[in-house]
Amino acid sequence: MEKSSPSSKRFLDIVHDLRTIIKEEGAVIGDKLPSERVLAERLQVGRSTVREALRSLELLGLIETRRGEGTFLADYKKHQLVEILSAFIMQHPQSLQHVDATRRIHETAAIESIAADAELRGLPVWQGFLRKMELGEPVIREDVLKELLVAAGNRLSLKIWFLLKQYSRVPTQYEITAGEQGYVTRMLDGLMDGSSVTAIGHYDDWLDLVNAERRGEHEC
Amino acid sequence: MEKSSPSSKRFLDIVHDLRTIIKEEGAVIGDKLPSERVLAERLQVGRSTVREALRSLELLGLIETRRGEGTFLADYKKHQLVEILSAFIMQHPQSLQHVDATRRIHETAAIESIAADAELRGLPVWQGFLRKMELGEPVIREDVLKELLVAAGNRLSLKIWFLLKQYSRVPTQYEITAGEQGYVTRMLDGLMDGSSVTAIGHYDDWLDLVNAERRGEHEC
DNA sequence: ACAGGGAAGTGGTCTGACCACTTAAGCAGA
DNA sequence: TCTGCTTAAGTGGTCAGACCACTTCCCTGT
Repeated sequence: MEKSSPSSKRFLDIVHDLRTIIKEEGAVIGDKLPSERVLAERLQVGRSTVREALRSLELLGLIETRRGEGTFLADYKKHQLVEILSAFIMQHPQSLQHVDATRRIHETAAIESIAADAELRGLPVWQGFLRKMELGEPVIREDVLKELLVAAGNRLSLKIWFLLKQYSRVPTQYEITAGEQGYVTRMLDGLMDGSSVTAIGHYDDWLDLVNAERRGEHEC
Repeated sequence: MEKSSPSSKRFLDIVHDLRTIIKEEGAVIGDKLPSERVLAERLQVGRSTVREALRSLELLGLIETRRGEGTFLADYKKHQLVEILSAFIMQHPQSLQHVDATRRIHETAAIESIAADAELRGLPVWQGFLRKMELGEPVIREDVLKELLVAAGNRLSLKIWFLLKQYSRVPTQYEITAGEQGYVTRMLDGLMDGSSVTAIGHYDDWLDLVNAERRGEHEC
């Protein structure tokens, strides 16, 4: 039971060893790392094992490899990028509430951004949603929100939103109910009028209503 | 220029192919994936290449491998998490501007959140900043912003902010200059008064000034 | 002095061979 | 028949060696 080699995954040890080597040598971003063959000999493992570790680090953006030249230390920041979020989400149960809150932050910012821009608030898509609802055609909550994020034009914000959406407990994948239509309509009207305060106010009311629906159905 | 094989990294293609296979087979979390040898034959590559891709996915938490048993699909959400952000940032040069914009979204949301909460806006830290500036002591821009995010209480937003801050070109790691003090002071005053509009207005002015400083120094 | 070519070094890939481990089928004994 | 053990097959883990493609740089011949 008491294995002397706790990590059954050698390549994970290599990843760790590589980080140690990087630190010991005081390698800076852009510096060249020892070649795969040298690393294999120094760490007393096969070259393929070293490569598995290096490929992992490469996918994380920690290192950069150039055929014929060597392996180089890449922008270290990319690592945190991965680690921070993946370590955070799905960890603390309380964090789900932060996920929802952060998601609303991005949605609100998108509304604000659109309302402030005459060109964006004149987009035909808003009228399209209004007409659809008037005709009684089904409109998915998420579609409206997504169009807001898309129209706002901040692609990073959009990607973060997509990410958060997956973890969110807010049931935005369903249709807009009759009871919500008033809020959504007034939100879009405010948006097209350039009144961000009005739009955001109704957006808040709408989301609160959707959240109330969720809590009402939480037993099934 | 227009190489027909843009990816000089075969193992990255494998990573993509693996995702395709996973989707095609409709594999669910916990399902067993084909063995490395089978994958190698199906994808027409060597087993070591398959392994490099699998090791990367494992480090990302996408898959889980058990010696003697096989490879299993782990929590799928973790993947996107990684991919989205790491693929995005530092890719398109235009994205830096989105990084700054997104950062401001989170800072603004924090201000709004604090101003709306009597307890938060009464925190002694705001008075502390004001006094420091009055006494002529140096105050780092980032410290003020960080306290805003911390006080707002959304830990996810805070982590995202930390992340974005590293990529941001806005020089917030420096001291608040004499010219900025007026904006910061009025921002904090507005914050403590619960007037989010006032606070955000001065925050915007402040950041615009900081950005102007950056642009002014862009040649050196 | 210059330009060309080749050697050395590097990452990229494949092959085949073991090892350690898990599982399950099959066999022997009760 | 049922139980228990042995054994074989399958899997991931690792290694060694061999090529290939590419980059760099030095050396040679003109």
